[in-house]
Amino acid sequence: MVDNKNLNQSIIKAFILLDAFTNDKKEWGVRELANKTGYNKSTVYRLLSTLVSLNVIHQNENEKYRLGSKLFELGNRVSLYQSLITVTNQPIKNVALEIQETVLLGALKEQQVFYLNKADSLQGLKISTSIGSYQPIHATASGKLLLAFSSVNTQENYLKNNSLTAFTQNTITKKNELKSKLQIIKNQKYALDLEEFELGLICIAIPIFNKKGNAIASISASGPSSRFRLENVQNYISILQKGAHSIENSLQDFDSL
Amino acid sequence: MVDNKNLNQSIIKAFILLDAFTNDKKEWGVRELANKTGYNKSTVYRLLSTLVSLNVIHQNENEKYRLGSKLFELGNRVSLYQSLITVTNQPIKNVALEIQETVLLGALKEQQVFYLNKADSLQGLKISTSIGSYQPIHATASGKLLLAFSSVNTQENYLKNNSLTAFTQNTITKKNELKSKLQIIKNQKYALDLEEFELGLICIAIPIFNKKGNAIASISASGPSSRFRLENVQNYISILQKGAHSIENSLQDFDSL
DNA sequence: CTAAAGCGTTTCATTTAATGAAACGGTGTT
DNA sequence: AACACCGTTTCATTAAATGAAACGCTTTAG
Repeated sequence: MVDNKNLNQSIIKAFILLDAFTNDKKEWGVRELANKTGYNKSTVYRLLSTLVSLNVIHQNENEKYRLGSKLFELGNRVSLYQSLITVTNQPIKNVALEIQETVLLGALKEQQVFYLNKADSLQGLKISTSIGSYQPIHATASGKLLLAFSSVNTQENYLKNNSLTAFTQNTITKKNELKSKLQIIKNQKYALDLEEFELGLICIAIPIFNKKGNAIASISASGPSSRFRLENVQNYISILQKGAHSIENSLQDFDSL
Repeated sequence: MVDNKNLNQSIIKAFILLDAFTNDKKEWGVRELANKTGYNKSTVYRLLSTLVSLNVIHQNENEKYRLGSKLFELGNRVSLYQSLITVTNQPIKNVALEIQETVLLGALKEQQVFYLNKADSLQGLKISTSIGSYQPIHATASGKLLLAFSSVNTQENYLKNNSLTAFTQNTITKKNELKSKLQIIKNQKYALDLEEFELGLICIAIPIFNKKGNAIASISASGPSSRFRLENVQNYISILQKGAHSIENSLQDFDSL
């Protein structure tokens, strides 16, 4: 790895700017972005102008900036996920229809859960987790599940290098508690998130195995606690499992992500 | 628009590098990329290192570089297209199954055709046009179709500012010829590309209308001329039209793209 | 109707960072 | 054992990014 001092500062700044454009805040002005990032407004303006000239960012009629088609184009070229997305589109959609909640496909990536694909429920109340986003391992069903099915090395490495931040009063914050929870999850072959990341949000995750028997991804259903009944867990799981098997049958040679 | 001299050169170089990662060439080495772009290999190395540190590019075990998850993440945040893609996934897939050729969803963007979504045929011989890519208006079925259904202003603006480059011996290169062709296309409500962009490649496109009656997108089928029979045009069109109607029914309030 | 405050944009002297040639250390090949 | 090729690092030179202030414009306030 190259020394930190040798990294190109303009590029880093450009991507920090791009990261400010989220689903919750899609549009930014120059001064606004300068305040948010701490960069000089001239710098922000020039960086944005450059990105506009490359179609990485578009400028609205109201002068506000938003993400542009070049990112869409490049995002669609990221080959690692293409086949996995194609293969999972239909199965997770079917699960979402049957389960009537948002369905997400997750994978471990850099000590976090990375969401690869999503099928929205048709319900009015939807969760906002978006494709391509990350969430903490210890506070999510997908995260705990995937960690539970990881190697002992991966687990210990994770526990050593991460502090378990509390997001709600239900978040697991003690490493010993998480460790024994992982054992339970592996035995019961599913994981729950009972408002551990966000109050009012419940989630169930089960593993997707490749032919070598490794859990390479998770399929999960998320919905508001108001709709969730603990006695229906087995029902949710059996629907998710239909989806998981359908995906597993289509999978060819994914070892990991 | 900002003066060209004020654009950030590092960012431009970074995106020129990223653009080298195509579906046909997904992996690059440092020297290889340096040769391709004309940049010094030290520069390429440092740019790549920066992009790796940002997860914009990943490095394989064999030291080769490829596009990374940050682009996937950002690409999925480009909001302009999200709902249109969700709405069209299933219809174009159905069309692809029935028509047995690659189906593309196109829209006009900056005097070019921009492909928003794609459903592959199951045939061995597939076309390589990818989501997010651009093609010239005058040499494609989708381009000619969308231009034909554009306003007179848009048409004349296009004809004024673009020269009609020949890609094959069949490409329309005379502006008067294109102009009269547009009239025909608008009347018959479909457009053909008979090896006008790439030899051996045939394409049929029909419009998708919004509720205001504007053609906001095209749906097209592309395949090798060896499989294509002119007498089947009406059959292709009726299958495409089923897909178009299905999309039109799902569309809510897209005026343009 | 004018003043003030907001915005994106441009300017220009100053500073900081990107640059390229060459060397380095590793791997695989002849 | 010699060579060729790779990604990587070094360091003096050069070129480009930077920030404060001013600009022109639009929107809001008095």
